[in-house]
Amino acid sequence: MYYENYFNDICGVVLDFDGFINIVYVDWMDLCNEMVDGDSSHEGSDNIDWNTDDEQEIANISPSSSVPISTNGAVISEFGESSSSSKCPSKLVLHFMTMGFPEAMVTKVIAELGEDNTDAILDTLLTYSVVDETPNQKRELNDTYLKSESHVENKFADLDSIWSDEDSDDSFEKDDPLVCLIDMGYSPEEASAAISRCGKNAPLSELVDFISAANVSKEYDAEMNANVLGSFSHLLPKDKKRKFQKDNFWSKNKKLDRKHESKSKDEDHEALHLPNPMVGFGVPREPFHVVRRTLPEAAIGPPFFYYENVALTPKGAWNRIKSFLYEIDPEFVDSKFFCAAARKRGYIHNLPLENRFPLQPLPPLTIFEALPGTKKWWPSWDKREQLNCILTCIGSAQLTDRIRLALENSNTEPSLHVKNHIIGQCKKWNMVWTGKTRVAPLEPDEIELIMGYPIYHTRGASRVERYKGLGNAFQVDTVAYHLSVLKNLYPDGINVLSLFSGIGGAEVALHKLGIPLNNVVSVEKSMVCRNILQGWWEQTNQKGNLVHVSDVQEVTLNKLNQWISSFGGFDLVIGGSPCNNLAGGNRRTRDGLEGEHSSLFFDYFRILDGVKNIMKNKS
DNA sequence: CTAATCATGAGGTTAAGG
DNA sequence: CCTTAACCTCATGATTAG
Repeated sequence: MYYENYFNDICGVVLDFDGFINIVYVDWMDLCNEMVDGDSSHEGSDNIDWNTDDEQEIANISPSSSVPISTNGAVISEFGESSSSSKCPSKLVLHFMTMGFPEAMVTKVIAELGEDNTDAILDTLLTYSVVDETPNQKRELNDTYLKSESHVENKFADLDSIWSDEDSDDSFEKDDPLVCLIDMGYSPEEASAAISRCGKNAPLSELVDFISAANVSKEYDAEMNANVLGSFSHLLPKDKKRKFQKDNFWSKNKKLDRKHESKSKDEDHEALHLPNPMVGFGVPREPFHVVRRTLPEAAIGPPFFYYENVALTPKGAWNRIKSFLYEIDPEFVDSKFFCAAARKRGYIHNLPLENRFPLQPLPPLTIFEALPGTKKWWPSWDKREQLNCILTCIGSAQLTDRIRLALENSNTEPSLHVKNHIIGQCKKWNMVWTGKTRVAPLEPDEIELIMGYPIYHTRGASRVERYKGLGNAFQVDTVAYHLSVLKNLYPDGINVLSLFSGIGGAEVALHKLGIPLNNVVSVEKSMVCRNILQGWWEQTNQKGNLVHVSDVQEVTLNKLNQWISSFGGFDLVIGGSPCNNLAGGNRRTRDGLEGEHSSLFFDYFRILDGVKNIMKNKS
């Protein structure tokens, strides 16, 4: 029914390709939304005081348009600049775009050759790609690598075949721009930011200009805030001070963003669109493969890095993140393809995409399979098959009680009004059926399993802390799928810098993949989470070293240098920075990337950039 | 229009320990 | 009876996307 294509990278590319098909997805959410077109409208029955917020009008219940099948299975990855044509690309164009070819190139080739001979189109595209490709894009991740055992002694030499090795010897010996700028007296943050904005190869003068401009802006803003802060900013608490400086340092861009927001018809970077279905570069169990992409030069390691955050941010946040993380397009994935709960997240990483494999056994995708005990009580009118996103808070026992009362009152089938309200509350609070008239939030143990952790992973922490830690955590199967490509690269184990570790999702994922953890530096503010990770580390008899760091500010260039020289470098820098100020559920302080917590993203970038530069100089 | 969304803080309650 | 810490409940909408 569906084709598979195989890329064998041999400096060029050879590919099997036969035919073109439409991939059909059934969106379970749409299925869920199908409504029984009840004849009984609302027999104004219940004397229940729902007492909660959404007292929505039930009057305008309209039968939802049930369109469960969408034939567009394409995920458009923006490689190269698209031709910014306002029209949607054709299916054929999309098809080739999903294989990683730029839209402009695909359109051009199809225009030249017509739509009929797909083989010829593909050949031509491949030819163009090979011609266009700079030498550093060749990858030799092939069987010879996987099978050879001798490469273990010289890990880094072999890994060079993954990375771009073309420029490792010229531009980063003595004249690392970061070092130069720091030598000139600029702070590492300023230097990193300037390099990020202007490019690694930008002339020093340009970098200095950028910093000067930023500082002018900063001073201007500081002046404007002088009435408030005056010269006392150094007396502010550390956090506030940091936030203040960051806000102003970046205020230029912020203002531009705001401006752009108000006048939405401008030219520049079109908003990153979320793929639908949200399958990133592919998920298991879906006949969908994107096996090739071109990483920007600056993105190429070592180390590998992996950054995560919520997909549904305020506008512009992911563009901003992307602009720091070397312009790599985020991979947006919904974990509903990995487990029984939705979790829409964006991942920016420089990992290879070839030969991913999922953790076994594949976790259940439906509520019934994941929580078999609920099936017995599940009413036919609750059409949910998967859970919503696991959050940090749960529904109250009072809500459970109110729902129980409502169901007990009506000894027959509840009214449509009651049904809809109950389903709405169940979706909102992610509750499941634990009795004929009883819904309840998930237990921490159940969440552990759904999120891919060993059961009782968070045991010992208080209930609230368990919910909080799990609600903030990676979905292990999702992350492990992306990280699986590391297994054959590091048969002797890896060194990991884990930022914002939380309950240790990255560590658990790597361990479940069977990748030995040699040295792990884990940065996590919460002592509860550090204890959970430490407990897991001991229970799983890890042989490596685990270093805890409580504050990301402690991770200085000096520290990084020490670690790197002590165990030879980090192979992976992984972390999801705080989402508090990006998350949709936040009513109070959804301030965007500059928010008090979410601005820690800049520390992720700072540290990643530091590691990259140190590693370059050492190699 | 429907729908989902790694949230936060105030204020009250519970439980343990002196 | 008091303190303290942990826990529980509720109220608090907007921003996205489709």
